Order: sequence, then structure tokens, then C-alpha cells
Amino acid sequence: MTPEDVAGMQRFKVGELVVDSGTPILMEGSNSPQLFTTLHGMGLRYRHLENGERQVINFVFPGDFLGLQAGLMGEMGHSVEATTKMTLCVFDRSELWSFIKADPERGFELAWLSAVEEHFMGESLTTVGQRTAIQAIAWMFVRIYLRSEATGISENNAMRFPFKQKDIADALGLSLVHTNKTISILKSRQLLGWSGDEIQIHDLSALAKIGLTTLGKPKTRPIM
Amino acid sequence: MTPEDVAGMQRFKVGELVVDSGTPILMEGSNSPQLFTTLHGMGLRYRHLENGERQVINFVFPGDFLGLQAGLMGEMGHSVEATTKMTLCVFDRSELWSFIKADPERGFELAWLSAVEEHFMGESLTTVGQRTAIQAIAWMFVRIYLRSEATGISENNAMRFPFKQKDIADALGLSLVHTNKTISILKSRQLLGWSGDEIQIHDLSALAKIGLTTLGKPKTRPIM
DNA sequence: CGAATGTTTGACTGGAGTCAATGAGGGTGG
DNA sequence: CCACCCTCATTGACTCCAGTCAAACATTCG
Repeated sequence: MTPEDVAGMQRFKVGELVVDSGTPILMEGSNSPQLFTTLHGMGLRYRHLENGERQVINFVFPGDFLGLQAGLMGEMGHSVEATTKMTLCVFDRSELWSFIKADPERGFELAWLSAVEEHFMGESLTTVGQRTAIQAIAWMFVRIYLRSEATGISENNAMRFPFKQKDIADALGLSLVHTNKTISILKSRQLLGWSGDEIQIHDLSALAKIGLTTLGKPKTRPIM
Repeated sequence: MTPEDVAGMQRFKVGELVVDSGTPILMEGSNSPQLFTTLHGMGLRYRHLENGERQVINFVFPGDFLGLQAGLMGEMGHSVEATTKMTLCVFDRSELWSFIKADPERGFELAWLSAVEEHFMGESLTTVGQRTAIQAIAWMFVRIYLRSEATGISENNAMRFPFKQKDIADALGLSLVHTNKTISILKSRQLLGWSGDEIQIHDLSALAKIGLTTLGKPKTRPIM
């Protein structure tokens, strides 16, 4: 965002919020009066099915905007939960409209944000629907690592990754056991390492090849 | 949209386009100079994987807006193809920005549209990832039928459905054969009928129950 | 009437799920 | 300081849902 946007955001900003790991931030179906930007920490977006199954929609990284659906549609399509301790920048939903009115371009920015999320979700849908387990997992790590690079939270091909194997399994529609066995294949091939809450990507392009994806450029907002 | 919006859209409108069935309308990765609204006919949104597999993202019904991602992000995340003959209302992408500037609320409308698509895609992701074949197919028919009702293209629990079983299979990440066998289970239970390009929904609530979903209200744009 | 396209069926296979037990660390309280 | 517990990762054995292969049917169309 531009400096003016940041200034606008500052006025819009209500305060900061620090939550512990495991804290629910937004609930599916709710109409939160507040929106958030992630400053520090990581989290999960997910939906629940009536039978208790969970679908992880995405991993939340610093810089991510939370609650946009509630802000736009009046209802969240998924829940958001903190996986680590998180620091959030809090905005007031009721001021979203005045924020847009102050500068029409901001409405465009919001639409752009929403489109980016939709774009990524389309990729995920394709993965869950069409890729095999090993392709899906390789794809997932490529995506995660590229996002971490764009966010600047990676170093030396490694990054903090505080999630559990069950989270990956629920993101890809796989069972925990099968996910574990598939990850160990990739580990035994020296393509990646995972110990504690850190992962190392040893061979990104090999992973991309397995995952049937490319290492294409991250998209930036087009100038109109 | 409000009458003023419609008027604004009219100025924005460039013309009408009629395409035959099978015609590609937008290509994944492209940056189309034009946006469309579907006036008549039906189509498909889909993505291709490098190995040739296809993921159907959604079915296109009258009223759907096409090309929003290209308009906002400069690149389509999926392709769009006409399944029947379609009539499209054509807009000029280069005027999208002036359209928003003329009335800030329009930026909000676009963001809303994008959020609605994202919401639906989250549901699809959950279906493909967590529902079994019969649950997924039941869910799909419920969604399709509810959309057709909202669009006003259904009558007597029946609607035009020009798609193939392969399209459903590709939308749900199932094989054609398994999709066929699962649909025939639902047909033999008298929950739905499908002959030619028409489907009849005989027991919507039973389908919803199987599909682990509810018949909840369609969302309308919130007044801010 | 062949050719093409899409739907149905049956037989068999296999990738992924389920069940269950064992390991490996990290807390914590006696 | 060390048993005990809790959570999560790992393994092995077995099962099953869904995929693959292949052939038979419909329909439509030139």
C-alpha cells in the first residue's frame, strides 16, 4: 500500500490486540464488528462440517487481512484461529464504509485483496481435487515457502512453521497417517526437513516439479 | 444492484456478445481487456493442471460476472467456457477504474462480488476435501438447484442442466465412472431425476441431509 | 448406416483411510 | 530428579472407497 493508504489505515485503526496460541479470532457465520491485520504470529483459517470434519482453508501469515468477508458480506465463511501467539492490528468494521468513501481507490484495494484470496483458493481447490497425496504435499510446501519469502519471514531456505501434520492433512483432504507417510518420503529424498517448528526447503524446484507447479512471480497490484 | 448502478452499468457497457456452445470466453493466466455479465446460457469455470487434469471451479449461470479477477488482479485464475450458446453483456476493462471513481460504492460492490465467489469456493473446497462421493454429489445438486431458484431459471423443482457427468466429476475431484454410479444411487432412491439436459429435484431436503448441508437463506448485499 | 459422443455396467486394482501400537519430547508434581 | 501424563510423530497391518480398464448401450448426426 502507498504511504497515504497507511496514513488512512492509521486513522482507521482502533488498537492492537495480542492473543495467545489457540485463541479463536473469528467464527464462521459470525458478523464480527472488527477486522484485523496480522502483525506477528501465525494462524489458521478453517471450516467445519456437520460431521465434525475440518477443512483448513489457508494458513495465516503476517500481513494477512482477517475478517474481510464479514466486512463485505456480513458473515464469515470460515473461522480463524491463532496457532502461535499473535499480534493483530484492529480496525472497526463500522468504519469500513467511510474508509472507502474517503478514497474510491480503497474500495478497489479491498476488491483486489478479495480477488487474491479467491485466486489462491482456486489453486487449493485444484490441488485437493486433482493432485495425488505426494503432489499435493509438495505443492503445499512450495506455496508456503514462497509466501514466507514474500513476507520476509524466511532465511536460509528455512522458516518457522508452528503447524501440526494434522493441519496439513486437513488442508489437503488427506488422513493424518497418510500425510505423515507421504511427508517422510519427501524427507527421505532430502527435499525438505521438518523438526520442531521449523522447516527447511532443501530443493524447491524439485518440490515444484513433483507438485506440478511453477515458481512463478508473486503478483503485485496492477497500476490502473 | 440499484437503479443508479444499472444506469452506471449501461454507460459502462460496450455491447453484447453471443457465443456458441464450446467457445472459450476467458483464459486462465490471460489479462482480458473485457469483462462480461451473463445474460443467457450457461458455462463452466475451470483450471487445468500440467498433467492434463481439469478442476471445474464453478458452473456459470445467468447473472454471473465473468473476468473480475482479470479486472482486479490483471490475470485470470481460471478459464471460462460456454457450455450452451450464451449471450454476454460486454464491459471495457479499462473503464473499470473510472467506474469505481464515479461512485465509491461501486468499488464496494465489486469487493462484495469477489467475496461472494470466495465464500462459495470455500464451500467447494470443503466438499472436495472432506465429503464422501455421495455426500459431495448430493451437496452439489442442492447448491445448483438453490442457485437456479435464486436466478429464477427453475420451475416445478426442475431446471435446465446442460452439463455432462464428466463436468460434475471434475468439479468434485471424482472419476467419471464413480460419479455415474453414485448419481444412479440417488436416482434409484427417487431423490432426483436427470434426463437429457434437464434435472428434477424430487427431494431437496433429503439431498441436503445426505450432503451434510442446510437449505439456508441466500445472502443478499448488506446495507451499510 | 457408420461415426461420434456420452451413459451404464462389471471386474479388478490400488491409493488412501482406519485401527492400533510404539516412540519421542515436554511439562509437572511428588 | 524422576515417574507420569499429554500431545504429537511414526510404523505396521489390514480394509475399503474410489480409480482404472474395458466393453456394452444409447442418441444424435451427417
